[in-house]
Amino acid sequence: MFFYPDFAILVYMLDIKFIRENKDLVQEAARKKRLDFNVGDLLTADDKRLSILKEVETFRALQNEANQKVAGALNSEDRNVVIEEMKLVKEQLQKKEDELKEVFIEWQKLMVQVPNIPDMSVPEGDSDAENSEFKTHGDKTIFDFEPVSHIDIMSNLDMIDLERGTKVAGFRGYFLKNDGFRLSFALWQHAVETAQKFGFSPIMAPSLLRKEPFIGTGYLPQGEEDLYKTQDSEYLSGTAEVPIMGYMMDEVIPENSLPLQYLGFSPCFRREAGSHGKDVKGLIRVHEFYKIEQVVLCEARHDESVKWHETLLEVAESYMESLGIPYRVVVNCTGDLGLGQVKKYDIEAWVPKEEKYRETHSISYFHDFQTRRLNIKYKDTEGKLRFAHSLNGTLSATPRLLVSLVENYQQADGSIKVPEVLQKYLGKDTITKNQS
RNA sequence: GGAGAGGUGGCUGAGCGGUUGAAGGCACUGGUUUCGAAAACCAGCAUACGGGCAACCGUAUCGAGGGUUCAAAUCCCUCCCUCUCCGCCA
Repeated sequence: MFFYPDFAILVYMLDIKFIRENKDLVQEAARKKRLDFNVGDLLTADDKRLSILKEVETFRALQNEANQKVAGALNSEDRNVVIEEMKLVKEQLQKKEDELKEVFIEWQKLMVQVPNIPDMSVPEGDSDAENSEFKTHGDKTIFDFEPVSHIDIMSNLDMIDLERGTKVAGFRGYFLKNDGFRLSFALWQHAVETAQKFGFSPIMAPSLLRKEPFIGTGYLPQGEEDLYKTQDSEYLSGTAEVPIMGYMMDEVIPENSLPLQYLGFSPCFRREAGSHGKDVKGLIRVHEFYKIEQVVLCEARHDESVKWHETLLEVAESYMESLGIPYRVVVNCTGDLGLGQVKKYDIEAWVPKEEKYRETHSISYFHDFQTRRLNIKYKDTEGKLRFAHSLNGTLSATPRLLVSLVENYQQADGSIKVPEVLQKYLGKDTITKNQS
């Protein structure tokens, strides 16, 4: 348990013992993740911390011993002798404690930068350009006409209003109307039903959150730039992963209740601070959207994490398959992993107009990186308290998913065929003009 | 927005300067009892770091930070959080 001064809360990190025993592994992780981090600096700081701590503890032991004497002293003379002695000790102790504090702050600064170790199976690379495709599903849609963009299709069918979106909400603003609205709800409904078959319980989660769950999940302090902040110092979350993980924060999960499978639904807010020139048109990249997110807490075993990681992918794939959207799955390379991520899969959906696969899902696991910081524990079979493992992954992010959906299902006359699984929600098999 | 109350171990809840890592209860573990179980009774039971082969020893932790003191869960200051009442509001 450590004090992180900038945020004034307690933060857990990768275990220092583990780092000491596996310094090469950690250094290698930093290199693979393309992070500028030197384990040697941390270990030097840790040696210093431990040696000063030892001195401080010796003084404190002396002081505690004297306390017993004072308390048990029969006459005030004996008492005064000890008290006078302790006054001298106090001065020395004070000095050492100041030293310790200084070293400790330096140590903490380095500790929060320690990356989690990527899995062996993660390919090495600098950026998302080197993510490795390992699976495709569905053939890229073939049209006997020139396909148009989702913007044209949806504007034409009065499903979207981007001009007024910008007028009212500013850059990247949008309105979803009529069947645009209905299609979104249909996607959500279908997502909930899909996940239910896999045992997930749905939760509507808040997005306006205190900083603690952001620090715990790893979005702060590193990602401050990407978050909206209110005048009351709360932040708007960019994914339900944050509130759902916060849900169990500082708790001990009752015995025999793992794994916990949540399906979080929430509005999501992202500043997109580093991507001003990217995807400036349409629904691919917006500041405000909705997402249904899978979150799992499981026993602290690598094989459990791996098993659940594959399951989250399976759930997302079965969702995409049922929608009939062509997609591929990539393993994200080391340089594209977050500080805490061990491994990540992205699902990318085919976008005909762009003739590109675009990311719609992101599914990752963290081992105990997040639960350590969030202080989420459970009792294992030996009765020992352990940090759980955590995972999360997209199930349905709208409106981004609409882009691929409407473009793949567009028809020559400008109408959109409704995927079979969604027809019951829309009450029709085709979206046409003037039916909105 | 106004006025109060409070933050102590896995949970509940006492303590309000020194013998308190912290009473009591619950939960949990072991034992006695029982054909078995429940109940009852007895015992054990916090976490982290450091040292030791080990029994064990040292240090820290009573929301956070700072201060007073030889000594702080206990006194003072600042901050954070929670609850209750009033007002406003979906």
